[in-house]
Amino acid sequence: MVNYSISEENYIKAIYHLQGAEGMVTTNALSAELKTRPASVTDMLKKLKTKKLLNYERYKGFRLSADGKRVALGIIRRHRLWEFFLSEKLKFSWDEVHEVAEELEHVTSKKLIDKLDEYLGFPRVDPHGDPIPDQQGRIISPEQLPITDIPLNQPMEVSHVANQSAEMLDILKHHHIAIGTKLEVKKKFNFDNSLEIRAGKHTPFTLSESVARFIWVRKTSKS
Amino acid sequence: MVNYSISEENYIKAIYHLQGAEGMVTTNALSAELKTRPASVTDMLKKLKTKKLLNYERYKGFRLSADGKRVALGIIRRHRLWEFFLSEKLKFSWDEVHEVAEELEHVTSKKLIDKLDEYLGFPRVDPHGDPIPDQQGRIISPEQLPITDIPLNQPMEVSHVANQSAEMLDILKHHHIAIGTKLEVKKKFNFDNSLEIRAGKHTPFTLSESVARFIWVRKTSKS
DNA sequence: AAAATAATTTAGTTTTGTCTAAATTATTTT
DNA sequence: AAAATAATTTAGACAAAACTAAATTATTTT
Repeated sequence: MVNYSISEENYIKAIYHLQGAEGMVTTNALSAELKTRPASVTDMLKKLKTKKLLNYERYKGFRLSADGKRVALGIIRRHRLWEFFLSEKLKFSWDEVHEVAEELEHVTSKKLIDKLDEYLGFPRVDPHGDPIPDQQGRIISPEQLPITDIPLNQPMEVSHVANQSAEMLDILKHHHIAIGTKLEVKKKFNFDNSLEIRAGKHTPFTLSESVARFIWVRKTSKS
Repeated sequence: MVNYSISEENYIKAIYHLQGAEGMVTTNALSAELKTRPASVTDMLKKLKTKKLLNYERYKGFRLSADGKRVALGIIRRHRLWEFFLSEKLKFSWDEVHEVAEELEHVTSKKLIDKLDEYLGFPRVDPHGDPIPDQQGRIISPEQLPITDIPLNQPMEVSHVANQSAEMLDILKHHHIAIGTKLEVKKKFNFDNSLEIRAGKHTPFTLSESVARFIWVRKTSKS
């Protein structure tokens, strides 16, 4: 098991997040994501290519190799386990965990991470609802979709929020929405695609499409 | 609150450990401690001097300034809290905690450390019996001394072991000695300064001076 | 107190990861 | 399909933290 520098790890993680199921990642996109100049990105791409973590041809874009993906999932596992720890055990609020986990994720002792996993009870998802890869890098992700895309009056639960800004957190707190909150969409307004939501026993409220599209749900286990 | 690089932190911590109550630290001693060439050490000393963490004049030796000590105590606080966490919560064995804590100590979020401290119940000493500085960098260290230096038949408890090698751990396990173990020195053999020890209700046993001098005790709170 | 030895510093390189400016390749517009 | 624009890479430089070899200062021996 080779070790990678903090910088290399940050590149690998960023590439993983940028590349979807298919399609190439571009130098400029990665440059923007990392807030690093494109020229510097090119240098690191060459390095990661020689380490066989990347399929890369100049001027053509790139994607992680199988090895690269494996490394990325290891980093993401560490990140999300620490987020869970910070939230669950140290009572950090939702929007504070990411920044600290960015540092903790680079401590690479495998034993540390596996013992932490055990201590936390092998959690499946982090505080944002993102799945935590297991030792083998496997991700179990239940089918989920944004509330803009679900049928009316179907009992769902919030599984994931795809925007972790303080502003979003503020809105969610105001409406008592958190991971696991049970809710139904009562009405869709075609004028602006806003939604009327009923969450738990609270008074129904309206969400704009620009907010709603970040809130993902899955079928509720027990309604 | 300024931040320091991992390298700078490692230098500061090493200097803190080398400098006693008084006397100068030498370039060569620090070079040996850090396994870094003396020339490299000189470079860093100049840097730490300009940052006012060090009282240093070339060819004369050096000590931490008041600021330097404050920084050192912060690093040691982080290190020992993580050691406590690894041992107490993740069930790492005594001799495994140091290496992992060496990495975790460089994560500098103050909020993380203070919340961790609270979560752990504000422990006073780490798994080796070394005191943990509080938020203000204060150390409460009860008077303790090696068992080679205590009177006979005085009930004491193990407070600290000044050697964390696997070999030492082996000996201690064999005799059922751990931090907190109650013991008395029953006899001193002047021939080789070996000691006869009775620990708890076990059969008394003999320790050589070379082992005994690493085992530190304090007066037992409730005998 | 001079010579020998040891400790420390200086000078000049190296590696990693970043940068700017210029050159090259790809894409879009007219 | 040129020309213009955008994206990407190359070339050269820099800062941090390490190194080796040589020079300097301090200490110990004789």
